[in-house]
Amino acid sequence: MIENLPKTYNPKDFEERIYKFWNEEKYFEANVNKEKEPFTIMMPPPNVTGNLHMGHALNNTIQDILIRWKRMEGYEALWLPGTDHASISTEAKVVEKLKKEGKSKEKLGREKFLEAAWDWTREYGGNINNQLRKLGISCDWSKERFTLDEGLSNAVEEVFIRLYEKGLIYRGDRIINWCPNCKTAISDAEVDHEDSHGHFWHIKYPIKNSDDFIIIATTRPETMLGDLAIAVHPEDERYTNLIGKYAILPLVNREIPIVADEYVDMEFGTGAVKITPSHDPNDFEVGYRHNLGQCKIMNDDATINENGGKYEGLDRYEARERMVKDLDKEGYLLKIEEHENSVGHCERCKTVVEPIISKQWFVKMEPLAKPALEAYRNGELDFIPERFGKIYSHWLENIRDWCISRQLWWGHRLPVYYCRDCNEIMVSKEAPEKCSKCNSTNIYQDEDTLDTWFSSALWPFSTLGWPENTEELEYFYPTNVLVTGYDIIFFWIVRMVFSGIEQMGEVPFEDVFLTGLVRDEQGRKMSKSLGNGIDPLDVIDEYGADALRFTLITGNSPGNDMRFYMERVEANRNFANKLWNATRFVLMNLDENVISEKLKLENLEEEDRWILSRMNNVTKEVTENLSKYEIGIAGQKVYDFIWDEYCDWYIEMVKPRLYGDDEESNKVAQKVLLIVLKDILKLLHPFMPFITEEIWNHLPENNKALIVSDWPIYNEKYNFKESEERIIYIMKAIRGIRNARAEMNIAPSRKSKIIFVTKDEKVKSILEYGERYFINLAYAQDIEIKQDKEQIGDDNIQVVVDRAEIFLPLKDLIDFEKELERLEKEKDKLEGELKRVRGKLSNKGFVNKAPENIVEDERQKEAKYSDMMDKVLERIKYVKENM
RNA sequence: GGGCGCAUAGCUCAGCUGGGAGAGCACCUGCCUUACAAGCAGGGGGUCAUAGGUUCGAGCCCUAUUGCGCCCACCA
Repeated sequence: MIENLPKTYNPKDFEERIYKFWNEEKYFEANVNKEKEPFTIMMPPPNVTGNLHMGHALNNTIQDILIRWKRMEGYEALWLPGTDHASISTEAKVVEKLKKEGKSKEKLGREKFLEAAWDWTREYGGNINNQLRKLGISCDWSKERFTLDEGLSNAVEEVFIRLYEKGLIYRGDRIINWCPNCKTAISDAEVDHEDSHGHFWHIKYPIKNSDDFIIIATTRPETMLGDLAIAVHPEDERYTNLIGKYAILPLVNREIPIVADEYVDMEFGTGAVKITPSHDPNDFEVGYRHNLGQCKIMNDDATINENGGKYEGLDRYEARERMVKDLDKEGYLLKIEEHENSVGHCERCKTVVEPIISKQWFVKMEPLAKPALEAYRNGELDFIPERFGKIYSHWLENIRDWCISRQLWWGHRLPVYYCRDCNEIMVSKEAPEKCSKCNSTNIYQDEDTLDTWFSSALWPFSTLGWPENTEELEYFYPTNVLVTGYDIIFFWIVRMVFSGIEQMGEVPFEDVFLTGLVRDEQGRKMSKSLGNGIDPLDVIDEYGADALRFTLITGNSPGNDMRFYMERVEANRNFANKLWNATRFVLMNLDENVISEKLKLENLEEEDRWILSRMNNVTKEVTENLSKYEIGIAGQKVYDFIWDEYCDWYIEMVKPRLYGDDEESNKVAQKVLLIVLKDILKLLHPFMPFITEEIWNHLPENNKALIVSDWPIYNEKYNFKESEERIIYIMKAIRGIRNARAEMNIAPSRKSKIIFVTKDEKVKSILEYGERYFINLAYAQDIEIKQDKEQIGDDNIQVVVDRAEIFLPLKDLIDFEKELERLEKEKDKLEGELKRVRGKLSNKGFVNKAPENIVEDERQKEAKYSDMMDKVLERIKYVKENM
């Protein structure tokens, strides 16, 4: 007897130790190995100064399941971790910290500021990786990368230069989204639009040299300071006579032309639009077409600048208020309407962004988007679930150029240099000594840094050593699957795809698996400001990482949001405890000498064949589910198999053999218990790595760690269909007996004889074989099988099963009222089934058109149910007569 | 304005290619049976949102409707 597991499952006793063991043995490491096929996942790098939240826990669990499974299947499985410098977010945190110390970014200067940022990164960096370790994730820490480390920075510069030289990166004055709080440009993807109640101000612009006027309607009256024209639709008859004339801009008294442009919607507002080229993307286009020039009226902090005349210095909203008042006073304001419109907010700080003209760097998207779109359309790239492919392609079809320069310091500085003398632009990794055009040495570098997503876009190949043509890159790229939240399709996935295709000539991953959001019990997004976030570390601390992992991946499907319930964690902890105790049972009944013996198939008993057959089929199904990314279904199947079939049935069935005198039978049972347990541990390992490894290490003769053991494979040899049928029949009979006894309130201690009546030879043989099960699992003293029920007395409890009747002679305990109640219920059930089956069979369409095997099944059911019905009715009649 | 998702037991959700409605939790009954009370055995509970349609057959496919949620979009 071997037994050295503690009585209760306590994850704290071993999770840390197991993780250390894996790590020290270098099981997580993957290296170029030509004998094996690679399987690669690049971990979405969390923000370097971030903390682990449920979203990380979810998608890292999924990645870990896939990587562990593939590793066991024999792939060279690389899961590469790392962190992202998160420029805008980290910079904001550092600025805030400095502010508390009474310092400011500007006063400190670039160099000192970056020192502070690195200090901050070193202090909090790493945090999240230690937290991830607690989850048990098996990524290759030796290959960890940081988006700002040397290699990746080199890749960033390389890509920038290549794109620039190809003409795909350009510098220009465009309308960008300006965040007045972060004081930087941000990309379209970084703007959140929210509907808000606003106003629609109708303002009268007088026509020059005339008493006439034209009315415009605007939602942002303060921008009229920058108006350079009024546009009307060329076919709008109301205004044709005004085209070419000039209007006088109220408050400012600037003369502005009235132009015709098809952009204007005649139906909307007054049909006349004020054109502010420097503060609206559409107006910018109109201005360009009509050569209007520019008039920028705001500073970086969204106060009005010197072009705003007397409003200079006012905040944009103060200016708005003042101007509306002034317009009203001077009789220009005609009416104010309520108006719903959507307003852009900075994704990070929630400040209302200001569309504003600015000189920035852009990536020209159209040539890059095309192949990215093509890759999806021709199936090189798949989304799970599929529907996200549509979102992906829709975005690419309507893509606009990507603003990549940021007025921040924390990040990759643009490899761009300017000549002060001739304004020549030079793009190179090293600072040029002199201007390539005029030979001047008066050269300076661009102050801006790149959008964080510019570097993360390169993640799948920059992490493998690109632009060097490394062995790793050759072997591990392209990767197999990307696992991340659906909320970063635009930020990241799209950009990785086109970067991969452009630089590597291949899509960076075959599949994109998108997870939903983890919400709280009330379905709210977990967030810091709401304070409703559940810390994964707290959950691990209380219930263990395995329970948390299992909770996150079961009971939901890919791409759908899920609610997080502690009750479910507890349930899964209980499941772990169940497995733990099942192992204890196996070990305490295991003799040393059984371990080395080979399993002889000819010595197997019915339940052995049944459980081996089931194990075999579950293996097949789980593997299939995993290969289709049906991770939750796979997990559920392993759970059900362990709890329902292995624990509740097999272990119970086998007990008499373990305690009995038949030594050979005992040994076989021990052996099968162990074999199935081992396979169970393997199948469950990707889902619950800690407990399975811990148990595995307590099993005898396991010289290889579970994490690197072989994934079980389906084997036709272990398919025992007939045994499965026989055992299932016995289970049904046992359930019938238990049910009847429970409903009749018969105490478990009260055993009885069980009499089966059947004329079916096959059933008879099953029942004879099943005697010990009935004794052990159905409270039988002994069993008897008869052909004819006339031979037995009448005062029995009767149970009807397929092709047999079961009688429990418990004369003194029979309560006819209750018996009748139970029988009536049985009758109702059968009636329902019969009605359904007969309905189908009497339908000519069904009989003629449905597949033959389906029809045959229904026929057999009809025979079975009507036979059972006869017996129940007979019994009801008898009970009624004897009440 | 366009697109997408969801609606199944009291709650939270599974349900793969259309062929007898499932799980966990909660609830009720009986059990401390020497692996496990973090457990065992049994039970109640669903017109699968509504209305049509396709089909021999629909929770699943099609159309429309209602409710909730999300994403995208330059109508000033």
